[in-house]
Amino acid sequence: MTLSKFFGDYLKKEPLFLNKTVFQGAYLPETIPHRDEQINQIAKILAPLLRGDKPSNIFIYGKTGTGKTMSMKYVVKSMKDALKDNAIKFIYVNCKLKRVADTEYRLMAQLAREFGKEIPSTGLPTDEVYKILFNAIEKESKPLLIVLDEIDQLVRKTGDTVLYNLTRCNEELKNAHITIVGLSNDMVFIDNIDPRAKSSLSEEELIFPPYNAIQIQDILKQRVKIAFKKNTLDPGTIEKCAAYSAREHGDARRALELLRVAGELAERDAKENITIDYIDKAEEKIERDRLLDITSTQPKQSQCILYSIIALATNKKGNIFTGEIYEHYKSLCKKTSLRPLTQRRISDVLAELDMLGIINAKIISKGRYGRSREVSLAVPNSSITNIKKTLEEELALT
DNA sequence: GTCAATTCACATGAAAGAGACCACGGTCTAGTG
DNA sequence: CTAGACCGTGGTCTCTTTCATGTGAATTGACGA
Repeated sequence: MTLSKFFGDYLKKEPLFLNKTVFQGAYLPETIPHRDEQINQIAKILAPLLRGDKPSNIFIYGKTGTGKTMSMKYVVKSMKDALKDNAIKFIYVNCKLKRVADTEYRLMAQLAREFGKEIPSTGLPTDEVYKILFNAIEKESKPLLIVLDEIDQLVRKTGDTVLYNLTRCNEELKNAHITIVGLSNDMVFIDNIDPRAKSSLSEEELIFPPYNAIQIQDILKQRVKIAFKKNTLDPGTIEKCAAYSAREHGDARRALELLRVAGELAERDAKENITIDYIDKAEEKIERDRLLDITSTQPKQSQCILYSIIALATNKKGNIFTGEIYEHYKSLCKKTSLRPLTQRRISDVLAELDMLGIINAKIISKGRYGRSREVSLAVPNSSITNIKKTLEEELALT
């Protein structure tokens, strides 16, 4: 088959997707199923804003994919619609985004940019940015609603002074006020912050429970209607998709991604519809891509450590401990002319790899024989060789 | 046999340093009229 | 005279080192039955 014929066939073939945008994170559906109660609560709390009064700050907790962001955006959009004149300034910031808002400075800079100020990515003192932001807010003299998504990430990295400063800002503003809505995945984090910031931030608290399988099905059905042609999905696919995600922790985002990838795979195979086994294939592909992506974007040192773990795990049965990894890593460094890091650092890197889900690390005490991390690979056997290969390329090993 | 003390091999925390990046202000240089 | 090049200073940010302190159970050893 010639290439031109292939492309010709490709064009002739009808795509499975009618509208792919419904799978994107920014997509905001008409209605948000199973979140009426939460949305109403948020709306009630924030309603005073419409009259220019200062509502309570809100702290919203819920695991990933429970619709926090979406519900919040929905409320904001509705408020905007009701208002018509831009009497309120809304700002949405995702604190997890690397190099955007994951430090105090960057958050302030990002907020100031929303007011049209040019803030360099570095070089300015933080309190200078504070002043710029403060003046900008004062000059706009509008109520300000800031939604801080993944606020736990920010606080974990930079401490709670950010929140404290932001809330304290309110006391000094004359012509405006700031309302903060914090979205968090982590419930315990709120207990570890400065009590003053805490009481100020969590004047109102909301919890988004995980979706159950039935609810995820509803969400999927709603999107599928728009996304695919009729009868593209075999019976049972939605159910399976929902079941997979509900098994985790009711992550709707994951369910949608699963469905999208399944669709893409089926389309690539020139299939007329999406069968159940494409869900499995999609799950596999997502996981494989995720692992490969993580491993190839890690810093050299982490890669080197991961390579050591893989080498040890394939050579030797049983569990691996920090000390062994460090020894192997040091010898590997000699080969690659990498400057070996201290064991202290290795300890942290192992914890990071654990967080990323590439390895399982458990701290165990071997009694008289010390205390250590017990490490094993969290990667399916089928992917190990693949990962190993990419690591060898990255590290320029033979 | 029992029980507290000891001990190992790290984990975990805090603080501080190195090096990259950048803004700002002042000084120097070269081009212009 | 002025625009741009070129410093020095001071700031953030990431990754790392240094120093200090914490930790949980196997082992040890004293003790009494």
